[in-house]
Amino acid sequence: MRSDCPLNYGLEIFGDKWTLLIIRDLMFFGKRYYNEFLASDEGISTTVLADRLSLLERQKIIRKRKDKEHKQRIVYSLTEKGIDLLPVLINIGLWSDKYASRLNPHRDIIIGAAKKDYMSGIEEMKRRLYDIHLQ
Amino acid sequence: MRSDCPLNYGLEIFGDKWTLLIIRDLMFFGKRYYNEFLASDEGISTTVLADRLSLLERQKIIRKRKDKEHKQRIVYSLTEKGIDLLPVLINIGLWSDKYASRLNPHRDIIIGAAKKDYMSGIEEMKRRLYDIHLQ
DNA sequence: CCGCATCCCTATAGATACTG
DNA sequence: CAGTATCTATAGGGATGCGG
Repeated sequence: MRSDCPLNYGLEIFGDKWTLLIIRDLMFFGKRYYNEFLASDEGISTTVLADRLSLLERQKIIRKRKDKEHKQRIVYSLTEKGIDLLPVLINIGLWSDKYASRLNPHRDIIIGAAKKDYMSGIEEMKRRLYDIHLQ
Repeated sequence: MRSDCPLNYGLEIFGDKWTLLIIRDLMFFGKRYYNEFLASDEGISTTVLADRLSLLERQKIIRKRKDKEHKQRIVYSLTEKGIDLLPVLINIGLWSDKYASRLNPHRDIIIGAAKKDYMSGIEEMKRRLYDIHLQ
C-alpha cells in the first residue's frame, strides 16, 4: 500500500470511516473529552476510539493533556497540523451538501461560512480554531 | 454508522483507503481502463477494484462505456459528481505536501496549479476534466 | 485477452465486556 | 473516566473460472 503519492500520505492516516469524524467533533462540535467522542451520532466503539486517538496523537494531529481544573480528566485538542485539515473537511462537507438528498441539522456549523465566501470563511474559522486549540 | 451529518455522507462513500485512489487515477493520471487501475503503485487487488468501481458507478461518481474504437474494451470516466470531488483531492494533496517528509514525483500534477492560485487553479483543472470526461 | 465473479483463506477492524 | 482484553465479523489478497 505504501507509495510516494501525496494523496496516499493523507489517506494512510485518515483514509477510514472514523478518523475524520473524530477530527470533525473536535473541529466543529467543540468536543474535547473521551466520553464526548463516544457519544457521537455515528456510534463509535471504545476500541476504535482509543485506537484512533492514539494514532492521531502519534501523527501529531491532536494533543492530549490533563484538564487544568479537574486533574483526572483528559482533554484532547487539535494541533496546527490538525487545524490544517479544515479545508479537507469543509470540502467534503460542501460536496456532500450538494449531492446528499437528505438535509441535515449540522449543515450551517460545518459549511455555512465557507459557502458565503470560501477563502475568507476558511480564514475566519481557522482563526477561531487557533484561539480554542492553541490558546 | 448512519447519521445525517454532511461529512458522514461523503465518508460513507469514499471513507476508505481505495476509493479516492481510483478517483485520483481518473482525475490526475488519465487512467481509463480496468487494467490501468490494477497497475497502480499501491497495488490494488482485483476484487477490491471491481467492488469499488461498481460502488462508484452506483453512486454516479463514475460512468462506464464501451470504447468506441475497440468495442471489447470498457472505458471509465468521471461524471460531474465525480469531478466535483476535485477540491477534496486537491486539499488532501496540499495538506500532505505540507506535512509529508518524503518528497514525491506526482506532486506537481496534483497540486501544482492549486498552489500558485487556489481558486483559479481549481477552475482551470476543472475545465480540463470537463473536456476529457464529459466530452 | 479483458473485465470481472467466485471461492477460499488470512489479517485486520470493530463490538461487547471488563478493569485500574 | 479512559481505556484494555477478548472474541467475532468483515475486508481484502490470491488463485481460478468464465462469458464476451
